[in-house]
Amino acid sequence: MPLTEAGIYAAALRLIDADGVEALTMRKLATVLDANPMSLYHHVPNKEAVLRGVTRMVGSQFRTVTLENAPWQERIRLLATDFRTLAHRHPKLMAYSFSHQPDFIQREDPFLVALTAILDAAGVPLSKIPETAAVVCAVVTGVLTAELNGALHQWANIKPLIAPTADDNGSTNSDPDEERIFRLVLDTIITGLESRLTPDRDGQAAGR
Amino acid sequence: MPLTEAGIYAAALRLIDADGVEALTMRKLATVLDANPMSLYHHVPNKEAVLRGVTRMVGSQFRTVTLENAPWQERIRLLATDFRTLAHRHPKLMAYSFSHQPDFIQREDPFLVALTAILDAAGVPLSKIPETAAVVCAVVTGVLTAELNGALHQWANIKPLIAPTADDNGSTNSDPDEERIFRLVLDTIITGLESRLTPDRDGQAAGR
DNA sequence: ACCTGAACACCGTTCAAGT
DNA sequence: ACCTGAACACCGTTCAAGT
Repeated sequence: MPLTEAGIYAAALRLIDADGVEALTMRKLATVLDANPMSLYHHVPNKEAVLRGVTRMVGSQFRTVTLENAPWQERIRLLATDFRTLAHRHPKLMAYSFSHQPDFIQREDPFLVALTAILDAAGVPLSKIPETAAVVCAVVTGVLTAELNGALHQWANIKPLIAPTADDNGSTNSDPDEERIFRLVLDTIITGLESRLTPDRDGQAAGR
Repeated sequence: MPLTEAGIYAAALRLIDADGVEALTMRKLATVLDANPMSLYHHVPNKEAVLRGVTRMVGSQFRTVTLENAPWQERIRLLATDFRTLAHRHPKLMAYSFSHQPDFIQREDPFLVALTAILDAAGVPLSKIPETAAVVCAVVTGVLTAELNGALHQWANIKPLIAPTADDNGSTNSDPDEERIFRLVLDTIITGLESRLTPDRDGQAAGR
């Protein structure tokens, strides 16, 4: 099999999935592809480009069903959990991409297209869609980063110093923590967006 | 000046602030400290430990004023913006820490102590404080990560594909975008938390 | 206890040379 | 056009040796 850009990315993804981004090496990548390390440089300018390529490749794989008729809250929830599923399929890569590839989510990406459509359907004025989309992207990638690197788990299991917890019964917390907190974040942000969209009885304008 | 653990961390921080985490090298660190590269290993087990040490050092520097009598919404806003200020003082390090140091925010850290107190004052039941704190930590570090690596700026400036924007008047967006969106995220999450705390007239329990 | 030089096992990438 | 070997300029870390 001849060397191709796509083939290089695919092999890099396998290495990353297995051993993490920091273990990816041009030389290992060449070995896996049965090639000379220097041959790669005829298809790819450097290692950074490999990482960028793998990131865009996975990002463009994202698919989500569009429930045109469901309420926007449900649709955004589904979009976010679909995105979470993708993140869990390639956790090492996604943790890297979220922090190192600022253009990971681009205009044409299915995620952003779907998100834009949902926000529009929700009644977000067109001029506020970019900033609202940014809020959602930041929150979703943020909580996923924390979930993928273990921070979320740690935070959720910290016992507050406040009120030294007199009874420390032996039951340790049950562990599907991460998904619960992911949903909690989602619910919280959705509720927050809701009340920005429905001007409440105090007459506060939507989107102040 | 003799080599010390704290001195090593301080020098490492200067290098990171200047050139980024990926440019930090045990050998450069030694040069800056006027020492032999191998001397460092008598005070620090390895490079990873240096990064951990620098992270904890900066994390413990965090300070915030405690407005006991202000409403919890104001207090959490202040806490978050104080944290943002710290993040901007060492952007390269913090971007790294958020994604690579899951224990960056620990129980004894002033940030978490203050957050716990605020959530308690807000009326969050003690049993729900950890998960609520996790939500806030995830959202704040998430939006800061996106801000520090430029993703937030990109997202906020993407023109939706929807409705091809007939009039593209020359005025480019004015740029204090990041801070505005940071506040927007904060407002959204606070509003979301509020409605979780004040059971609304439909009788939905607080914290379902 | 602390420091150090040499060495090992790696990296990414350039470059001139091959087909 | 594509591949390749040798080489360069780096890494982190071990280890035996020094004081």
